[in-house]
Amino acid sequence: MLKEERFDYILKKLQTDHKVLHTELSNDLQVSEDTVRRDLEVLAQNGLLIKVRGGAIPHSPNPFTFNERIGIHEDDKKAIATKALSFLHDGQTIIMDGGTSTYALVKLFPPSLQLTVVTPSIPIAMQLMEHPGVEVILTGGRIFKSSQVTAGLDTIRMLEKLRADICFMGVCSLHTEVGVTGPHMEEAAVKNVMVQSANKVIALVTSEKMGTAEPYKVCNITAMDTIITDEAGLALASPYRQLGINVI
Amino acid sequence: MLKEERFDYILKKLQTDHKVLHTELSNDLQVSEDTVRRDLEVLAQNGLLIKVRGGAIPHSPNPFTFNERIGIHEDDKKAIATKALSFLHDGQTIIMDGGTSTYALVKLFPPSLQLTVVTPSIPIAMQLMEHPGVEVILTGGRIFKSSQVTAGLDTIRMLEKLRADICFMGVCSLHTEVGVTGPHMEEAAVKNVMVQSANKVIALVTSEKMGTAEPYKVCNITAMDTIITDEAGLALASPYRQLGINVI
DNA sequence: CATTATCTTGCAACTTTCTGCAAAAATATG
DNA sequence: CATATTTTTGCAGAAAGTTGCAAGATAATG
Repeated sequence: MLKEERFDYILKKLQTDHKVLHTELSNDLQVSEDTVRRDLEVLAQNGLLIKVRGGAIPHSPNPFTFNERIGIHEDDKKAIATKALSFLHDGQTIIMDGGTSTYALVKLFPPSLQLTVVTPSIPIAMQLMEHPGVEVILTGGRIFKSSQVTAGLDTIRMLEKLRADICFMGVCSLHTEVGVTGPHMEEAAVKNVMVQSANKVIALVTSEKMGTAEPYKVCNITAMDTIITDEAGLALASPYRQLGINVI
Repeated sequence: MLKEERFDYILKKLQTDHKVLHTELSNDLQVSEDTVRRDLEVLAQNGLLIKVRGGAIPHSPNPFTFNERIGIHEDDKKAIATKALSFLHDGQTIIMDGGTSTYALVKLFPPSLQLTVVTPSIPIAMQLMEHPGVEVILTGGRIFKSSQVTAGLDTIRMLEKLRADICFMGVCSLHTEVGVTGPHMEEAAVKNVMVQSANKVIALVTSEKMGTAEPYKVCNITAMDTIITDEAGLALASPYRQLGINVI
């Protein structure tokens, strides 16, 4: 049996059962559980399902009703978010980009913090609605369901009129020469305006995204003032430091 | 049974029952109460619910406002929403005002419906993000935490540029002479623009709000084309019918 | 203030996952 | 066609995660 046939079977079963178990698949496909595990690993990496202990569940469109965000790189992101906290002070106006790193950051906001936060991200807006000291401004526009942010002309227009102290940017891909890039044209355009509307740009990026690139350009790497990452070791960080960027 | 299935069950039960108990869940899921407790711990940490002694309650950022109002008069609102459904057809552009009545309506959208929905309401936007056929456009602006809508100049600007087929309006107070009124100036201003930007205005209003008034005026009563209510009896409805408004 | 129910903590049994490795199968090369 | 190389697969032991239990701490209730 070809590996692709197994993939096919797994995805079909997932669609009908809404879950798959290692034990079941091992039996159905007549391969060891290790092979099943490796298959699920591949499928998960291609975003076709979510691996969980004991098997896998479908990729869900809604992170609030489902739990796919639970546990994924959580420690890395929390470490990054903790470092980012020190840049925040009462009275600032902050642009908070969408993404899981920035989401982790707003979850750590101390209750006493007094800020104005402008964001295109619906999860971030929801999170901050509970925060008594934060004024939340949501940029308008069409909602991109996959990333749960607004984007498009209306979003850009609102950001253009803004003057923020800091922009915290959740970065998809970072490369010394190509700069900051993302997978979607419209979201990249929005990020570009964010960069221009803030006095200071801080990128939040997990180390595995450094040195990679995607189709749509956001801005040059020199537009970043600070890069916060989980692994600020010399090898990864020095190319950016040579460009005058603060890497922590 | 996968842990994630338990999470799913707990969240679903929470949505229908508005509470969950350790003892019940332990029985339903066939695991110890300790495991239930640990599950609730995880869900609480991810902001999906609030742990309380003996179980958990839904996560409500604004317990005294929007979320509290969900559930009261639920049957009435569902009846109103069902009537409203017949006005919807594929391809329309709809303005969906904030409020629990309109929220009840979008929850009833059949999966096959193809619409563009413009809304200032974050709960409505979240609900519609899960709907595959609906394009969601969120109006930008400052978030009013009590009602979970955006309002202000940015919101008005986005709505002004719009031409919608129908505006579904969740009405706070309705009076034959005073017209449509609301408790907040900015939200009233937004509603006013919504009325102007739609070809047809349909008010969703529970009967106890008819004949009442609040400080800020939205528009004249004659701006309404149709009023949908749970109690369309002669006594309540006839004053409006005499003004040429369709009451159902 | 005593009683009862609930919560926390540490622990041991158990299950699942990770890691390195070697055999088998598939593919490439001369 | 024989041989070398890569890929795939299964296995075993170590590591990590999950679960239920029990004892002590804490909170609610009359």
